[in-house]
Amino acid sequence: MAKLKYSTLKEIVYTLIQLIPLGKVTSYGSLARIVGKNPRLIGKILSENKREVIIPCHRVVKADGNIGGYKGSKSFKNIMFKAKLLELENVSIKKKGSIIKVNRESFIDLEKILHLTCKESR
DNA sequence: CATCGAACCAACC
DNA sequence: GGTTGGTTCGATG
Repeated sequence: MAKLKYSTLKEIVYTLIQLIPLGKVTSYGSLARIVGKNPRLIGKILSENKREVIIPCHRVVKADGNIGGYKGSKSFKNIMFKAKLLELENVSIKKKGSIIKVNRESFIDLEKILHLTCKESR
């Protein structure tokens, strides 16, 4: 993908996130691959998101299934909140003591969605 | 499966 | 230029 401004990149990422279907999640890596950046940058962008309510940033987790952080913090509280949100959205979650993970079943490739969308809108 | 360590890419200082 | 981050992936027990 062509080089983009940081601010533009943010908008794109936010838009992409909103394309995630209910009950599904994606990884930072998938997003990164689409926009042609590295996963960590994606994480940073998500942490800086200003429209927390509008942008379902809780649908983005680590590739391992481990839930990263939320709202720029890895506090236990935030993680629990994120997990709760996912749970409410019918995402399969595995809770093991202090660590929470998302089942592979709930992962979806954003690339796939994007491809379909492009196809339909063309 | 859980833990550890090393790589990567950009932003920031 | 060096440090840091909501990561990732492969190896090991």
